[in-house]
Amino acid sequence: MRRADRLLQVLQILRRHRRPVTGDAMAEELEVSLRTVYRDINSLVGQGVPIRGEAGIGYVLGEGYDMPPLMFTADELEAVMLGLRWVTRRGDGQLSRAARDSVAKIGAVLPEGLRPFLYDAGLVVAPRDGRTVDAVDVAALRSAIRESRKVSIQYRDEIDRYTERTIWPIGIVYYEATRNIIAWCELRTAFRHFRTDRIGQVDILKDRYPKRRKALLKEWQDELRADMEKPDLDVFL
Amino acid sequence: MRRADRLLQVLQILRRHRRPVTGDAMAEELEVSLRTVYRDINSLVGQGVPIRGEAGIGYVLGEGYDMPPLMFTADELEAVMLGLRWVTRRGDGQLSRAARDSVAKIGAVLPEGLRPFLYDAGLVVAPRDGRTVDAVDVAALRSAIRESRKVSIQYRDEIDRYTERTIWPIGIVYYEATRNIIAWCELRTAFRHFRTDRIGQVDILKDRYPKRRKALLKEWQDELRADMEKPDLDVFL
DNA sequence: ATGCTGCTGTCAGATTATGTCAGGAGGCTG
DNA sequence: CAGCCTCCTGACATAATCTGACAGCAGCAT
Repeated sequence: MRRADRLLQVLQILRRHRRPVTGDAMAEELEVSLRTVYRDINSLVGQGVPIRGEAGIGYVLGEGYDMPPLMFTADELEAVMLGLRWVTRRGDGQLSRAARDSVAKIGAVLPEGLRPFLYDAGLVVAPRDGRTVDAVDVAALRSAIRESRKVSIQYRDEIDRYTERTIWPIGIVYYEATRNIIAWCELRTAFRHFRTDRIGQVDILKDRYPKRRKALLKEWQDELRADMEKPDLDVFL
Repeated sequence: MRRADRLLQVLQILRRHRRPVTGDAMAEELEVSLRTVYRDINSLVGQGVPIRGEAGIGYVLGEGYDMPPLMFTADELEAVMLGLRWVTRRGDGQLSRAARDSVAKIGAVLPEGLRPFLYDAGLVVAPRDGRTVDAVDVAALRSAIRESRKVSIQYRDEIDRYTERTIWPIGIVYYEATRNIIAWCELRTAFRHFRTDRIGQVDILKDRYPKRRKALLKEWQDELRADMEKPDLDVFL
């Protein structure tokens, strides 16, 4: 019973990647020949699924597909739970609470039979031993990021020099032990990372920065990619 | 290409009728034998579609199928996304894919206005530099855990001694760089942790272990707590 | 108890699906 | 423009699967 399974899988793959997916990539994931993928796509289109395929690009699932996604699988519930447990441990207080609330909300919409897969998931996250406590209110920074607001910070250098900067925070990178604010730094006119445990005073300004955050994120990623000279590696996202 | 088409059609039929539909009715509509309908249903259920069939009644699409719209706060969406990104990076291949699928599914049932909070979340997870590749099929171990199955493994000690053990896996602890299987070890008659990168051969046995996994998890946690002599600290969960 | 209905097993033959090879067409990049 | 990637289609032999028929068990409603 492979083909029948595959059709639903193809749908899910297309839903998963928001960018175009090449038939070749799907062929590899489904462990099937490219030709077969073409046949499957053709079959789906024949059933009215809006899949757009463009030469040189790949396939995208059209907007208007109203078929709701299948309920979570056991694997997915484990993934969700493990992820939220990790956030519960590693996130700032507010995020940690949000993670726990999310578990409850997801649990609430699950059919009875699936609930154990979420709540009894055997995947747990080890506690962190050396807990770095950052003095900063990371939750406030997150909301500044969401609202594209400029922020004024006091920052301690690697060699203990203090600077005061106005930055445009666009994201946070979570490392194992530390968190870095990704931001455009007005002082350096360049992207910089700021370790949250080296940030002193934080002042969320009322000003919003003039560029779109999404665009800045893309620029930042492009720069990273260029630095690493691994053009096709997805760097952070 | 009939069967593949039929599966999606069966779904549509079930979605159309709210009341139970008999297999016979479907067989007639699909111009196919009753036996085949049963097979199709079985196939769909195998793919996680919640179809309830009751003798004397007919089939109903379980409540779980239409994922109801999920309402989340911005914080919660950031938590979900960060968590799933972490799993995408750190989980085994299958779990990683499940994490991405989950994002897509949650995104699909989110009210329009909320979607950007999920997809444009600025929280990203740093890639792991020293990538420990475990030879083991962690996905298989996860399913053994879900099904409470005994597993026979070949394990390499800290001092390179090899042992063959039958264990009762009850969970996995995710550390920064490694993953440990939590299990009751028949050889030692005690709970042990097994680093996945030290596990050689894995053999999922057909036998299920006699105790309930949830109970074992609790015992294990109690033991840990006792060891640490921090009675009220939540150790892992 | 009776009549539906779901569910499972088995089997042989018909139907489908698959990979491979070959070739065409369209978008993108340099 | 050339070169590359990608979508797309056709053909064919082989392998895999699907299907219907029949038989039998079990749960639900009346």
